[in-house]
Amino acid sequence: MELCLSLGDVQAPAEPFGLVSSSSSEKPRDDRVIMAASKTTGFCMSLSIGPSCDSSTSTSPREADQQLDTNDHQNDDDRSRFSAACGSKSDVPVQLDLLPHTPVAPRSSSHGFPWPTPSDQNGGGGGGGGSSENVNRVEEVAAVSSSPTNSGASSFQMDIGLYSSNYRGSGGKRSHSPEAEGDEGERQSNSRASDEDDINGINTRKKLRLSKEQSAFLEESFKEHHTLNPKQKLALAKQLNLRPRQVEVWFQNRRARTKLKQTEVDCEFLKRCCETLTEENRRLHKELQELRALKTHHHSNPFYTQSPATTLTMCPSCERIATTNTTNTTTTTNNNKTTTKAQAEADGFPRFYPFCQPQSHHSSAAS
DNA sequence: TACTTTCGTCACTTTACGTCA
DNA sequence: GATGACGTAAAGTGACGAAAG
Repeated sequence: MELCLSLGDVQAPAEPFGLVSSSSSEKPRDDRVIMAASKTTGFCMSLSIGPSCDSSTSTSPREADQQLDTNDHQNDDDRSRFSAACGSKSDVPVQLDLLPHTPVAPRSSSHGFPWPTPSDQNGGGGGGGGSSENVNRVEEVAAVSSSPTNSGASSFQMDIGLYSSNYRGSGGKRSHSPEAEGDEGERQSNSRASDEDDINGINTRKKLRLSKEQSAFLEESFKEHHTLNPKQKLALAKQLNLRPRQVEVWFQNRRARTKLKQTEVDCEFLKRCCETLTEENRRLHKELQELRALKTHHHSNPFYTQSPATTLTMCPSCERIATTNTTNTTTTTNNNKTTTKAQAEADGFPRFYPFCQPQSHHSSAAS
């Protein structure tokens, strides 16, 4: 979708007011909004919401897996292989910027991710997860073991208050997910994740609330990657003592929340744009009325020298107002270019606005 | 090349839990 | 303290597209 609005006395072919949203097949991870105000008295802005640059740098899960396979020469553990596959990436999400345009600096991760983060690579990392506070009713505290060979992973030692006392696991089934089977193998250490939900023949679905630590860790990893490849998912799940399916669902819901917030921001922004344009439109209409009144006044003046009949014409695209006579061969004043109606029609413009440059906004408006 | 299967993601929905009046 | 309304997070479900065979 592309929305182009141009209003006012724009001298140069300004950046169109363009809203370019991605199709469903191109899911933007970061949206950008750039608004530029025209230097002229008119109103011109550009809004661009579209796929961001990081799509080219992100690696699909399959690609990552392929990378892993090719790198898997040694008998390394999953984590080191995982790091090898993901280490060079740095697709830090770019947040939406509204006016004033302030670039968002990439965050450095203070958590030790299962994969190297930019900050980790710079000698950062370590740090997080010291608190053992649990928001849930703690029945079982699992000290997450991590690989001693991975400083990043071992830096996040977390006591996880896992489950409410009456938790009996998820009763849901997932038919098509690869994790549906894989989860079974992952549930070994997750007592709460066992399928004990069928108690007395009643299939209850008790909901697990993630602890603050788990949520914070997932949040930090979400800042690094909005999507996870299977290795990342497994590593995260292992680290947080969750099922991979839970990690997957969390990221899924997190992406949905991000999108929802982004939509709200976009909506608010467009609302303000609409208000501004409405106000500008009102102003121009008033100006037009004044011009018409002036013209009427001249006609009623006995000393007014009769000239060929003139009409006020306003281009619906750029809303320029021009006084033209009724003959076909009207000259324009733009760039010393003479445009005729026939020529304009030949260019494919539905209407002839001699004071406008067809190449600028008319072509985009026609599309 | 057309078809099927597998897999990941999304949109939408349901459900359980926490909070508050 | 019990209760219902409400918001939110976790999870279920079906559809879709991409990739591989």
